[in-house]
Amino acid sequence: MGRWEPAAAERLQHAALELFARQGYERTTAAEIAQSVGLSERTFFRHFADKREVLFRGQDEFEAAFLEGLAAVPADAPAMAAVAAAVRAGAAWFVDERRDHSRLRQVVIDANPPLLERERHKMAGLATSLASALRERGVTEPAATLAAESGATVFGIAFGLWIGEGEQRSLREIADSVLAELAAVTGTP
Amino acid sequence: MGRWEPAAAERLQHAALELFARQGYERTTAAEIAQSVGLSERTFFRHFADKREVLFRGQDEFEAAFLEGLAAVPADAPAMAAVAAAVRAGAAWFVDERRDHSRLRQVVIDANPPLLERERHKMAGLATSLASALRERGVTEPAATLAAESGATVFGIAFGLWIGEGEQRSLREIADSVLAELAAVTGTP
DNA sequence: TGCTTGATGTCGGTGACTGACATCAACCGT
DNA sequence: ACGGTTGATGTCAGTCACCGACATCAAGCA
Repeated sequence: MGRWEPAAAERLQHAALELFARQGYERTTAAEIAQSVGLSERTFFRHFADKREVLFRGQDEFEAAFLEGLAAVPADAPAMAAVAAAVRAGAAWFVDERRDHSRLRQVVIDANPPLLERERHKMAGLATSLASALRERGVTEPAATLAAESGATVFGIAFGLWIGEGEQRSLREIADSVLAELAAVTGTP
Repeated sequence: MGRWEPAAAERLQHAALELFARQGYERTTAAEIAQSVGLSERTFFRHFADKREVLFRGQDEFEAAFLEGLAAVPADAPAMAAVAAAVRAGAAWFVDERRDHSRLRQVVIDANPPLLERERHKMAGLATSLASALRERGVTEPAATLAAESGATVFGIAFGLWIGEGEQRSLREIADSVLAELAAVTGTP
C-alpha cells in the first residue's frame, strides 16, 4: 500500500496507553512513544496537539453519536427528553467489547491529574455541543445549558458505574437508571 | 517589616492578569511576570504549580464558602436543598465589588483554551468536594454526585449571567432563579 | 517521464518546569 | 550582644513539551 505503515495515530495511541500503564505518564516522553512505533517525536506532535491528547483520539466519534441521538428526537419534545435520548445514544456507542479497554484507560487517566483535567475538558466540550444543539432546536437559555450539563453528568456517572468491577448491566441500562435518579434528586426546588 | 515586599503571590497574580490582558497569555512568559514585580522566574514557580494557576489563586476561599453554606443546613434536609444553600453561600462570596475584576479575568480566561481547561477543572473539583460533603451527610450515590454537579452547573451559569453586560441583579439573586429553572427542566423524567 | 502530493525526518529554538545549592535578613534563645 | 536557625529568595544547569522551517521520497497523476 503506502510508503509508511498505516494508522500511525492509532499505533501511537496504543503504544502510549501501554507505556503510560507500565511506567507512568510522567516518566514517558513523547519521543519514547513515537520511537516505540518507529516514528519521530515530531511526527507524534503532528498527529496530536499535545501529549495528553494521545489518549483522547476518537472522542469526536462518540460525541457524534450523542448528537445523532439528539437529532433523532422530534423537535417538539421537551429539552430533557431530547437530552435523555442523546445520552442513550452515546451510551450505546460503548458496546461491551470496549469495556476492558475503557477500564485500563480510565485507570491511567485517574492516576494522572493532567489527564483528568483533559478528560473533564472533553466532557465540558460535549456538554457545550449538546447545549448548542438544543438551542438550535429552540430551547432557550439557561434551560439548554442546564439540560446539556445534566446529560453530561449523567453520562459520566453511568460510565463510572459501567467501568466498575462486577457490573453486569450495559451502559445503556445504567444510563437509564441514573437519568431516573436525576429527576428524583433535582425535581423538587 | 520583612526582608522582601510582602504578598508576593498576590502581586504576581495581579501582574499576570494585566500582562495576559494586554499582550495575551501565550505571549507572556512566566519569567516576564516575575520580573515585572521584581522576582525571579524560579520564585514564580514556587508560588504557583504552573503558569495557569496564577489566575486561580483564592479559589479555595470561595470553595470554603460553598462548604460552609452546606454545613449550615440541617442534616435531614433533602440533598438538593442543601446544595441550593451551598450555591447561595458561594454566590454571596462574590460581592458586587468583585464584579469588574471578575469580568476582566473571565475575558482573559475565555480567550485562552488552556485557562478555560483549568477553570473547568476547578469547577469539577468544587463539584467533587460538594459530593463528598453530601456523602458525609448520608446522601447516597449517585444522588450525591448528581446534586453536587447540578449545583456547580447552576453556579457556573449564574456566574456567567452576573458577569454579563447590563446585569443588575446580585449573583445571589441570579443563582436563585437558575436553581428554580433547574427543577423545571430536569424534574420530569 | 516528469510534476505534485503528503506523510515523514531533521534541526534548531523557545519556554515551562525542576532539583540542588547558595544567600541573607529577621528571628530566637542564651 | 551573639551565634544558630529559619524561610523566602536567587542562581544555575538540566529535561522535556512543543513548534517553525526545510528536506526527503514513494505514490499517484498528467
